[in-house]
Amino acid sequence: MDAFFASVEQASKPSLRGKAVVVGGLGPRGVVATASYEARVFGVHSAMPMGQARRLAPNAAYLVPRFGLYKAISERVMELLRALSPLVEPLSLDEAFVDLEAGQVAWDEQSARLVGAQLRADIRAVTGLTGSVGLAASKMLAKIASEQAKPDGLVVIEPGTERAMLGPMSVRTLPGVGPATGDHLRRAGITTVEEIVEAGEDELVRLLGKAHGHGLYAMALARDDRPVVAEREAKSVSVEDTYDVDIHDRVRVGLEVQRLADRCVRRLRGAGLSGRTIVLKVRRYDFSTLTRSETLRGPTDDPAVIGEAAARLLDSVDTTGGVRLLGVGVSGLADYTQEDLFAQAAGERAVAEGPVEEHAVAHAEEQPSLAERRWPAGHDVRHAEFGHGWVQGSGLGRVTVRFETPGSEPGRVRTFRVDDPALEPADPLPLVLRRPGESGDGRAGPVGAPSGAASSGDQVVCSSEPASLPNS
DNA sequence: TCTGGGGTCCTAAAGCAA
DNA sequence: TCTGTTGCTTTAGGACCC
Repeated sequence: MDAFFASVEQASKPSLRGKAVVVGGLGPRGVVATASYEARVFGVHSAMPMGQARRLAPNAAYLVPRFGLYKAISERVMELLRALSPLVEPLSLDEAFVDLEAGQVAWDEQSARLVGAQLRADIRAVTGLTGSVGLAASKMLAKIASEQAKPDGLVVIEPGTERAMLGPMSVRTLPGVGPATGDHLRRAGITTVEEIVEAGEDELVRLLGKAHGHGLYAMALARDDRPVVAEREAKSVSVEDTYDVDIHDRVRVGLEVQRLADRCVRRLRGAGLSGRTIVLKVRRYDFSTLTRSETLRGPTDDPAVIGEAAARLLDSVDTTGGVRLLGVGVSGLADYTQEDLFAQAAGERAVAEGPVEEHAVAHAEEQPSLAERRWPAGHDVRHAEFGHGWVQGSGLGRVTVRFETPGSEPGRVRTFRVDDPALEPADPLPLVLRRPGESGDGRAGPVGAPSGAASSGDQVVCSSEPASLPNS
């Protein structure tokens, strides 16, 4: 999907169409998740600190991500992909590989083009958004093709043309080459893909180590036979928080670690998993990051056991000077079974405190008073008199709302007190209106979700000849 | 206003067992 | 009994991706 989060926001907010839109964390330490193409013109891009984005594009709209909505839309797109092939490998909410050969929907360039074009039309019809398609004989090449196709395009890399195409491209084009590896190669005088080939495999391994060296050399020769894998099991579950202000108080650090451990356990249990290795992550005031881990005798999903392990790990960390981020994770995962509940020493305490789910419910039921309600920028609201709209901004006891819906003309702005009883949070509206003929099963209908996470599909591999690429 | 959150994979060192 | 080799596991950190 093209500029996915920002595109969703533009589709749901008519007044933002054609405008610079930046989606990301709005706190003092937020970063950009996605910038619309209009915002990219100003130099704003993903992972940039929000402060820098605001300096570059002070007049852009700045919105908080709505993962529930994005996830609902993503699932609709993934459905379209799974109709093409059983082999669909999601990379994120907005990208996936599809093995078209395995789906028997494409066998040559012509048929692949047709499938790709139809898919783009279907994505548009179902979501109202544009997606780009890259078609090639391997995952690496399909990915590169889809990058070239963006925005709103389709690119095919024909077999036999790969080497010539890759040669002059930057090493940074290849998957796995980020800033560090890119620098490393540049210092060795290697900046293009063909220079990797010229350097030779031995030199690559010497520079980058075994796995990376062999892998990168193969990629430079356009050799990539990695299969499209439909279901990948999670290897770890983790949660982390960056704090608006560094935490200095050791007691508070301990409390935050316990909160994170509880959140992590909730996610773990929600996925029906337990794990053996507990990991504590600490980012200090100077951005130095360290992890400490402990492996238990067997997998557990007991909040007391995991909380205590996290607390022990924290004991071994010096936090003087302050802490900017804390995280708790669990790896060495196993399917949750009754046997995993062998409650170890802390079992009784866990029972006394009740299951974590109850903690979660208790939190969810804490209703803030009218005056305490939060109005995150970009979220939907409903006003008793003026109808559906979204939060344009808030502060100083006021909240500014623009009243418009995906199908309306750009709307008017009005300002209210944050405790105005006529104003309440609302669910997102569907981006595409259901046509009269369609049944009410929701398949082409609303994609709104009360809260959630996002995902959508973007890249497409046509591995019509997965393992038969030229060898030299 | 410097630098999110959720992951994956790789490497290297150290301890231990065969 | 001593020594060396090999391989597995645990731990910590780094790079990368979206």
